[in-house]
Formats: sequence, C-alpha cells, structure tokens
Amino acid sequence: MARELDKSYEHEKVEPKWYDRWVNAGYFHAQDVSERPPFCLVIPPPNVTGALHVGHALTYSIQDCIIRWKRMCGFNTLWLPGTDHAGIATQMLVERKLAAEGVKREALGRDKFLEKVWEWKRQYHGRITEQSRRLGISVDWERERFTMDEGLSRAVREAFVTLHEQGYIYRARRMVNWSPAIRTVLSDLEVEHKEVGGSFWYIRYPVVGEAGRFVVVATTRPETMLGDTAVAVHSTDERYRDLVGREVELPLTGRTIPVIADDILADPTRGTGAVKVTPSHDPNDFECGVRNQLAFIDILNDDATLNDNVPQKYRGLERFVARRAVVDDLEAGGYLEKIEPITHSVGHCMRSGVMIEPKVSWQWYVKMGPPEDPESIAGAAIKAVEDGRIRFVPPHWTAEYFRWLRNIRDWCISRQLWWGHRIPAWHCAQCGEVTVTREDPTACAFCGSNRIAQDGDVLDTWFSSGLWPFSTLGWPERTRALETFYPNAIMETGFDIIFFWVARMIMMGMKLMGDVPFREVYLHAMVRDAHGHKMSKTKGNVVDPLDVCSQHGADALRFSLLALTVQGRDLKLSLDTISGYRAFMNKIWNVARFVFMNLPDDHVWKSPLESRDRLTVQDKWILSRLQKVTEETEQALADYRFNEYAAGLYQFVWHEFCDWYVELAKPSLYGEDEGAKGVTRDVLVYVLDRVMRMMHPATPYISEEIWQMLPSRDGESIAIARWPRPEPALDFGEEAQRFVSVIDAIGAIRSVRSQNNVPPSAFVDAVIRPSSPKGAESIEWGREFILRLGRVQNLVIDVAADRPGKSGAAVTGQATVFVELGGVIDIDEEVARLLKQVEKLQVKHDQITRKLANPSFLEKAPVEVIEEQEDQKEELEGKLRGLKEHLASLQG
RNA sequence: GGGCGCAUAGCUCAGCGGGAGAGCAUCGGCCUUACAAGCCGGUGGUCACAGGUUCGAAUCCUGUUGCGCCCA
Repeated sequence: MARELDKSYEHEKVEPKWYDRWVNAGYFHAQDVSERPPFCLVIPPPNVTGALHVGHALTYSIQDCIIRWKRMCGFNTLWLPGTDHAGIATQMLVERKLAAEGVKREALGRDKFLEKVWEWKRQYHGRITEQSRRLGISVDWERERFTMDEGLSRAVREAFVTLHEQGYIYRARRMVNWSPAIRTVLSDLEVEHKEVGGSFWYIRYPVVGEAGRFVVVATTRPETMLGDTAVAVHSTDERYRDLVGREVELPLTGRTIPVIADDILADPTRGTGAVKVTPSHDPNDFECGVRNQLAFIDILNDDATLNDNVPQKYRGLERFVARRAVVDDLEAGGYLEKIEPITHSVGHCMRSGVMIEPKVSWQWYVKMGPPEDPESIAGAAIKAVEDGRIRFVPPHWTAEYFRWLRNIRDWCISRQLWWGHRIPAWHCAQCGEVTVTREDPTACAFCGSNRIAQDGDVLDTWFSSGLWPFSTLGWPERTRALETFYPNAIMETGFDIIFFWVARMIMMGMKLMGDVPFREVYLHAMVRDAHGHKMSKTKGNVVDPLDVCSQHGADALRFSLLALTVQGRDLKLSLDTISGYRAFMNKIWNVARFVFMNLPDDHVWKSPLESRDRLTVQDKWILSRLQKVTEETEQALADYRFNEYAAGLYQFVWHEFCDWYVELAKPSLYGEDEGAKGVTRDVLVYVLDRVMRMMHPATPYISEEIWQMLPSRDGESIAIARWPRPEPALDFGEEAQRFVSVIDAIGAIRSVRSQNNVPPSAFVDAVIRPSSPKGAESIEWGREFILRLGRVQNLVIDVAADRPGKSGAAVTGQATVFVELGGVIDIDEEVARLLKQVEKLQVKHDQITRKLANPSFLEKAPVEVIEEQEDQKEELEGKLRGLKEHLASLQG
C-alpha cells in the first residue's frame, strides 16, 4: 500500500494548502512580452465595499474556468483583477454609517467626508479580496487595480478631456431624472420603471372672466399644479377653441395662467383634451414650455420638499404630504371634479427605490448619436458589432445591443455626489466660460481671470468602468502590457450590465483606443434560488458563497455553478444541488484513493502508449472513451457550453471510469500476472491524470491535490500542466466499442436477478445466446467479468445454446441472456414482466415497420437513415424473438 | 404599448428534424476489502394546446393559453 488517503474528501484540509503556493510561484502572473500568444480577460470589477455574493461566484467560476483552461493550453494568460468605487452605493453606505453617529456629510465637509470614505474603502477592500481568493481564482494580483487609484484617475481625466476636445462631451440644462433620496441626477439606465397603483385627479381651473366655466385637467401628480404655467389644448378642439389666448385661474395660488394651443402636447382624444403644463417638472411639459416660451417655475428642493415658489402653507412639505394637502384643499374649494384609480408606470431610483422626480438642471453629457453615423460614439459601437469584430454569446444579445444603441439618448455622466472622479472643469466667475484641461488650471483659459472654481460634480462610475479594458493596462501610457493585451480576448459578465458596462466599454474603446476592447462577449444569466426567485437579503433566500465554501468546498460550488450554466437561461441554485456535486468530489477522491492503494511506491509509470500491444479489451474500451471525452470536453469549453463540459466529465468519471473500469481492473490488480497488473496500473493512472487535468479549470483544489500524488505528474503544478488533447493511437474505435456487449450482458444478468429477487450474494448459472458469432467472440472477451460482476457460477456462451429450464431472460442488442433461477422463480411474475417488455419493444417495432413500408420514406429519406432504421428493426426483431420464445416456454 | 425568452418525468433542467434523456426525489435489494457523501436494480412522460410544413416534428412555421424578462 503506497499512499494512505483520508477515507472521504475533506476540502477544509486540502483547499488552504494550494492558493498561496500558486500565487507565490507566479503561475497567475502574465508576461508583458512573451513568445506565447496572449489571452486576456479583465474582471468585471465588483464594488470595493461590497461583499461577494453568489453572482460573483458564478462569474468568477466561469472566468477562472476559461482562463485556467487557456493557461494550460499554453497561452500567456492575463486575468486582471480589481474593484470599482461604486459612487452612489458607497457614498450611501458611508452616509448611513455617519448618520448613525449623528453626523451629516454637509456638516463634515467634502474633504473630511472623503477621508472617511477612503478609510471605509481600505477596510472593505481586504474583505472582498479575501473572499475572491477563497474561490481560488487565478488572477494576476500583481496587476490589481481600483477605479480611483492614481493611474486610473489619470485615464478618466484623459478620457474626459479628449472627448470634450473632440466635442463629444458638453454641458446642458435639461430635464433630468432626479433621485430625491440620494440628491443626484441619474442616467436613463439607472431608472427603473415599475407599474404602480395611482390616481387621476380631475381638477377644475376656473376660466377668467366667465363665472361658472371651468377647464378640467387630469393629473397623476396634483401637487405639481403649484408649478403650472399654462393649460394646453389642441388647436382643432372645438370645446376649447374660444379659450386659446385667454386665461384660467390656478387654484390655491392666486395666479392666472394662459390657455395655449399646443398640438404636440394636447391630445383631444384623451382625457378631457386639456392638459396642465408644468415645464419644470415633466419632460413633455418641458418641451412644450420651450416651444411656447412659457414661464418655468421650479417648486422642488433637492430632497423633493416644496420650495419657496409655492404658497406659504405648502413650503417645506415633502412631496407626498404636499400632494395630500393640495388634494384636500382642492376638494374643499370645490375644484376637484373626480378621482379615477389607475395603474401606471413610474420611474424609480434603482439604488434607493424612491420615485424619480423629473427636474430641470445643468448636467454634463456624452453625445451618443446619431446611431446611423459610424463616426458617432453609438454608431461606432454599432458598427464594431455589425462588422463581426465583436461577437456576442449567446448570439441573441446582439439584437438587444443594437436595439438599445439605435434608440439611445445622450448619456448624462455628472452626478451630484462627492465620492468619485471630480469633473475636470473649472467655471469662471468673470466670463462664465468653462475651462477643461488635463492639468489643474490656475486661470480661466478664456479671459485669464483667476476667479475660477472646479465643477462640484463627479462622474458616473460607469464612465470610469467603461475604460477598464485599457485603463487597467496602463492607458493613456502606451505600455507594453497594453500592446500585448489590447484588445482583450473576451469579456465575461452578467447580461444585466450589457448596456451599463459592455456597450460603454465598446464605445470608449472605439473612440479612445480606435479598436474594439474585446473580441467576444459571453453573457451569463442570473442565479436564482431553488424556486426561481431572485435572491435578496429581505427575502432571506440568499446563498452565501462563503458559507457554501465552508460547508461543501469551493470546488463543489464552482462545479455546481458551471454545471447549471446553460446559455440563455437563469440558474436555479439549491443547496441540494451543491451537496450532490460535493458527493461527486468525494467520488473523485475515492477513485483516486483506490488507484493509490493499488500503486506500490516503486511502480515506474509508463504511458499506455508504450504498452499499446499489451492492452486488454477493457483497457482499450476506457482509453477510447477517454479520447472521445477529451475531444468533447475541449469542444464544450470552446463553445462556452459549461453545462456540457461539467456533465460530460461527471458522466465519464462516475458512470464509466468508476462504475465500470475500476471494477474491470480489479481481477487484474488482485491477480498474479505482474506484467498485466503493471499495465492496468498505468491505465488507471493515465485516465485519472487526464481527468484531473480536464477537471482543473472547474475544480482547481481537488485536482491539484490528486495530481500532485500521481506518478504521471510532469511538472510542479497542474495549474501549468499541459491540457490533454485526444490521442488517436489510444482510440481503438470499433474494437473497443464491441466491449459494450459485455457491459450489456452484465446489465441483463443483474436485471433478471434483481427482478426475481435473487439475493445479491447468491451465485447463479447463466446462459448467453449471442445473435452472431462475432457477438459471441465479443462477449467471450468478458467472460471473467461476467462471472464476477454478474455473480455467475457457471456460464455458457453459445450461439446455439438452448434455453435452460426454470430461467428468467433479458435481451440485449447482441444476445439473449438466461439466468437460471431454480426454485426461486415466480412464473406469473416473470411472464408479466416479459410481456411488458415485449409490449414496449413491439410498439417501437411497429413504428419502424410502418416507416420502412412507406414508399415516400424510402424514396426521400437519406440512405444512412434508411439503413439505420433497418438495423434497428433487425435488432428489435432479434430481441422480440428471444423474449417471445422464452415466454412461450414459460407458459408452455 | 413595443420587443425577447420559456412551457419536456414529482422537482430542476439538457436535447432543438430521424429510436424520449440526465441529476435530484421516489420504490425494491445490498455495510460486495475506493467510496453508505456509497453499490445494484426498478417506477415514472398525449415533450402546454390547436393548426400547418415534411416521407418523418419535442425539435421548423403560424396561432392560442400561461409564466418570465427587457425597453418606453
């Protein structure tokens, strides 16, 4: 007995051994310059102050699988790690923490507050890093980046100034999406539309100078009436034609406002045909206000309380409180005609969940279109994909990508936050111009005045993440790394950030690097709980990847996630699934344990290639299967079909190598023939070695642990071992395939035994009647295995064999198998069982017979298909004949 | 309102033009010296519904129903 392994796989003993060794040995470090072809992917940077959730575990499992595979294939692989500063989320967290201490950020001041955030960042950075390491990800830590570090901040500044110089970045006063909770503007993407219950309030505006006449307008936000500056009607609307140009009284305010004709805003077929116009608080009204030179009255503070532009009694009220008050007052004044309940779609702030307020303000924008112009930012990004320079997997995302870009509006990139990249623009108090420069200016570039102040806003976090594929490699410096690794090979991330991130990286890459950021984009789906619900802390259904790692091991978690990753479909993850794959890890461990128990220390391992002429049929069978699996494994990875990659290895390891080959190897291992024993050991080691290499991208820890003990080990770590390729010299094709008839025969015997309640320990006699001499030869190869695995005492294999007396029977593709049952047989039960089988086979047989009798089938179907059907028919007939004969003799 | 996706075994899902599959669950039998996180053997399906194309449809097309997602 050579090596003693634990009886079951204990991940907590194995996993801690390897990670530091891998990192310290430099296996994950990429070369800036190398003979080997480059293969680079950058990590989608997680929020530096966040915690790892199962979505990260999925993205890391997929990326590590790809990168470890490519590394083993000999590429100069770079997987670049890092984190982003997550402007809104982080600022919210720190503000919340300060609030708990009774401190407001305004009281602290900008610089002091930022110090606090940096402190917070330093504290949490370590946590997310440690969590990532736990999963075993093979990133190049020497190149780790953070979106706010010095180099990346420089890249952000360079990008902003360059795009500004080229006229893509501009400042404008527009209607924006305002989040009153965070008190910042949001981009269109950060607004989530939700169906909510609400009301239409119908309000009467009395017509000035015509007592008793009203114009009725309907609104979902009655409080905004305090900011109305007109009522609009359609110019053709007979009901209101005479009112255009006159005025109505705005209730509660003492103001009067004009009735105007606006054929864009007013729709005579909807509602009352008249609409209130609030240019400062509705996007459509804003346009109307501009068209008709209306007054703009802003009635809201940044936190959505009402400001001093409304009557005294409403000032300072929160918007929904104000709504209540306005409605009550309207009702009291007789201005409220009716209330109609409705369901409508309302924009909500993605981060805080509160309703968005449309609001007019000055913001910075990136000009996107026009999409049909390939020189525009959106146009260039569209063209890169149209030209096939970037490929989406699954391909369905291509259409989504185009749809979004072709309907895009300019990107609002400024945020009223403190945490983030400060906009490099200086406003001049003297001339009012804005100076945008790479170095901080001391004077206005237009008038020379030193009365300049930097813009208070910061940039959208996605602006900096958009640069990630090249800013992390040193841009704007033309570094060696940038030359080698740009464009990156692929981008792997969740479909939910295709627009936030992927599209923006493509835009930025095209404009600033003049080339695509990556060749392929693989988008994975969302991880849900076992019932298909979204995981969320409030629901309490989150699967914490670190808990799972502690309980079942990182390998089991990674393998589970990969096994569930089917293109274009969400994953439903349950702890049962994970513990199932944990059992698989244990299975692997135990088969390795078996191999090592039967491997003396002094065994000199030789590749089966060297003993090719001494291989047994069972050796040839498993080796041939291995070649096939090797090929399929590689193909699955190349096609990003991770479920097939995982399932293929699972099936092969468990149900072919363990269930069959190991059992077939035992007679040799326990036998006397030292030469044969040696070959068997070599084959066991060879298969295990290949399987460990193929498993490594999914399950790095257990594969390393086992591989290190294998005599076939040819390097210091499996992480840098050669990826297996199919070995044609060990693929015995047809010859090996014939061994399946032995496996089938054993299955048939076991089935008959079990169905007739023969105790597993009892020996039986059996007769196998092959349907051809060739079949007889194949089955004869496995005589000793049939005896052993079928627990057979006496075995007759003969094409002309007679059916033994009291016996049960089963049919395989190549033979009829009889098991003598002596006194134990229950004739009625056996007859019933066989009848059921006959019935099943008969249905299939009839189908095929009908098909083969159909002249148009024979005329139109391809020859191969017809031949295959004929073969099937013949096999079915053979099986049916065997069963029917047996039935007849049982009944007779 | 516009677009997309999904309906296959009790559950979770593969398969996507030529014999209905896997894992889990379930039932029966086994502590057989790698593994009880295991071994052996079973049960279980008008492939949502209705039309159509085809020699042939779970697979392609059209429609219906139900569920989900994205965009406005």
